[in-house]
Amino acid sequence: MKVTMKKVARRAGVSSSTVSRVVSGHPNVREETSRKVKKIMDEMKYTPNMIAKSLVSKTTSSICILLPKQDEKCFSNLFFMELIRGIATQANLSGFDIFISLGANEKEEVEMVSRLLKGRRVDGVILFSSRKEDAVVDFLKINNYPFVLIGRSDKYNEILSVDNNNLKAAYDATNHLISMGHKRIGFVRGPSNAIFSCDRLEGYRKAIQDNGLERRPEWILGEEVMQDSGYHAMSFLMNLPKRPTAILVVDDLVAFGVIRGLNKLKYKVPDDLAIISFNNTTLTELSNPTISSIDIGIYQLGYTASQVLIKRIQNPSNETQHTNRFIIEHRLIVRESSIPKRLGV
Amino acid sequence: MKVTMKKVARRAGVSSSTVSRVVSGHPNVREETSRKVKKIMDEMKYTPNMIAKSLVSKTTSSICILLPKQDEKCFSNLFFMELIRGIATQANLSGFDIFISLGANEKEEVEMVSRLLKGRRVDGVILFSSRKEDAVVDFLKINNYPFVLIGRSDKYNEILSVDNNNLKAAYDATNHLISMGHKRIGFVRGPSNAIFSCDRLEGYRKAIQDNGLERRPEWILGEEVMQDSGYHAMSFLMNLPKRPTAILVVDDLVAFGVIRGLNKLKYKVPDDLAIISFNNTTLTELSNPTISSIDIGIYQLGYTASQVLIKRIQNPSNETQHTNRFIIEHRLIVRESSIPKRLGV
DNA sequence: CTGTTAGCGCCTTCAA
DNA sequence: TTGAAGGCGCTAACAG
Repeated sequence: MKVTMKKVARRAGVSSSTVSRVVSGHPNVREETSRKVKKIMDEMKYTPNMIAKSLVSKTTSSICILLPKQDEKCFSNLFFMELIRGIATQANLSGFDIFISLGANEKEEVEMVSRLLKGRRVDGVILFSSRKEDAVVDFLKINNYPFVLIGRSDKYNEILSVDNNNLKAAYDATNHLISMGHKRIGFVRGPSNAIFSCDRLEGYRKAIQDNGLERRPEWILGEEVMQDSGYHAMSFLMNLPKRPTAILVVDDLVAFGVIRGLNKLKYKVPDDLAIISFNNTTLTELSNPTISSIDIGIYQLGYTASQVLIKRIQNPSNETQHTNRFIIEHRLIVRESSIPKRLGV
Repeated sequence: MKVTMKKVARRAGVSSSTVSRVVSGHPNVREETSRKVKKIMDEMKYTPNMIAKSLVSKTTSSICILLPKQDEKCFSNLFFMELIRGIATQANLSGFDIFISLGANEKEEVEMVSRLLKGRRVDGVILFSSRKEDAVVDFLKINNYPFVLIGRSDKYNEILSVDNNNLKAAYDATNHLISMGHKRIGFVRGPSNAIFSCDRLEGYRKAIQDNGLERRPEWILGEEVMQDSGYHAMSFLMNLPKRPTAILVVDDLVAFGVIRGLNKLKYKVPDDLAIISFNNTTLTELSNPTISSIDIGIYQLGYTASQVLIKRIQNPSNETQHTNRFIIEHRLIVRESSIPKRLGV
C-alpha cells in the first residue's frame, strides 16, 4: 500500500501541510515537530510521489538528452556514451534525472521533444547539434524552452551552448604536424552539414595558409572514407602524383579505418603518412600504432552542458545575462601515429 | 498559457470528460462530437499533460535503464550504446520513454531505482546484470516491481530475463578454433563475478574437454590483461614453454588490446596466435587483422528486453505464466584473426 | 452518448 | 508555528 503524506500526518498527529513543510525543508516548523515527523516518515518508509509533486510545482527535475539519428557515422558510440556519463554524473549531483531519446529523423525529433516538454515530463533539453538548419533548435528557440546545445548554432548566437574551439583545435593539430616537418597535409572531413566539421576544416586551412604551405583540394576527403574501411579513399590519396605526408582525421574511429586502409595498401603509419585525429576516445590507445588525437574533453562537454542547463532551469530570470557560450579546452595528445620514427620516441 | 482539457472543452461546448474520452479513444463518443473536439484540439494546439495523467493512472509510460558503474571494463561503451538503441527503438514503438541512470556503486543503484520506482516516475527497470549477488535484483524482486534482466540471475531463475546462451557461444567459438586445427587454446576471461563471463569459461572448458584437448590453467588469463594494452599478459602467455596457438577473448575491445600487445612483441595474428572474441562490435571490422567474433545480437538483446518488460507492465496478470527467459541467438562471424594464412581467405 | 462529481498526492495560500 | 481549504490537469464512476 502506498504511503502518502496524509497517512504520515495522521500517524504523527499533525496536518499534512506540516509534513509537506518538513519534506521540503520549510523553515517555519518547530524543531521538535520536524524530528517527530521525520522519524515517522522513516518508520513508514515514506517516499514522496514525484508525479504529484510535479503536477503542483510544474517542474520535473529531469532533463532530456536528444541523441542524433544513428546514421551520423562520424561520431562513434564511444563519443556519446562518454557524453552521457558526463551529463548523468552532473545531473545526479543536482538531483536531476535523465530522459534519453533517439531521433529517427528530424521531424520525429521535434515531435519527441515537443511531447516531452509540453507534456511537462522534462524541464529542458540537451541537444547534440552538429548540423546547420536544425529544426529542433528552431522549435526550442521559438517556444522559449530551456535548452543547451553541445556544439554551436550558426543561426542564433545567443543560445546557451557548450562547445570546443574547433577551429583552434584543428589549427593546433595542423601545426603539430607542421612542426614534425610535414609540408603536404591532407584532411579527412566529417559531414559537410555538421558545424564542427566545417570549423575544423577552417582551422586546418588557416594553419596551412599561415604557414604558407601548399593547399590542394584533392587532399581534402569527405567522410565517405569510411566505406570499405578507407581502402579506396586511401588508395586514391596515396596514388596522387603529389601525395600528402600527413593527414588530420575528423574522428578516431575514422582514423582507424584510414589506418586499416593504409595497412592493406602496405603503407606504414606514421612513416608513409602521419596521422592525427580528434576526440581522443579509448580507441586511440588500442590502435597500432597508437593514434595522436585532440582531446576535446567529451566528459567535460557533457558535464558542463548539464550544469549550465540545470542552472538555467532553476534560475530562468537571468536569461540573457552572463555568458551563454561555454568553451571546453582541448588538448593535443601526441602518440605514435604522428611522431616520425626517425625522431625516436 | 497552458492549454488544458477544460479550455478545449469550453471552446468546443462540451464537458471535459468528453474531451478526455476523445483523447483516450473511448468508444462512447459520437463521431461528430469527436471530430469537432479533435479539430479544436488541433486549433488550440492542445498537448496532454502527461504528469496529470500519470497521477491518476499511476502509470508513466516510461522505463528506466540502469547502466552498471563505469569501471566494468570488460564491456565497452560501444556495447551499451547499441543496447540503448535497441531498447529505445522498441520502447518508442510502444509509446514508452526512457530514463537512464548510471550507478556509481551498488548501494547508490538501489537508492536510485527505489526513488524512481517508488516515486512513480518509471513503471519498470531494465537491468544489465552481469554480477552474482546483485542487490538491485534483490530489491526489485522483493518489492515485486516489473523488471527484466539482460543476462541472467544465478539466484532466482523465475525472473524475467533476456540473455544469450553464453555457454553455447563459447563452445561454438572454441570449436571453430579447433576446426581450424588448433590443439592448444587459451582464454582471456572477463571479471570473475560476472555471470556471462563464467558461462563463457564453462563453454570453453566443455569444448576443450569434449575434444579431448589439453587443458592448462596458465592458458586462462584474467581481465587484467587490459592493463598496458595486454603487453605483459601476452608476453607471459607467449613465453610459456608450451604456449597456446589460439585464444578466445571475452570482448572485442580486450581483443584489441591483445592484438596490440602481440604486435609490440612482434607476433603475428593469426599466424602466431589465432584470436576469436565476443560481441562483434564495430571494432572487429576496423582492426588489422579483422577480428573473428561471436555476434551476440546486442541490439536484439535490448529490443527484446524492452518488449518483454513493457508487455509485463501492461499486463501484470500473467506474472508467472509463459516463458520468462528469452534467449537471443548468437552467430559466429569469421574474419581474418582466426583463419590461418595458409588456408587462404 | 454525455455531464457531473470526486478524487490521484502534493503544495500553497489564508486564517488562526 | 500550525491547520484547513483549494487546486494542479486529468480520469473514472455514476447518473442522466
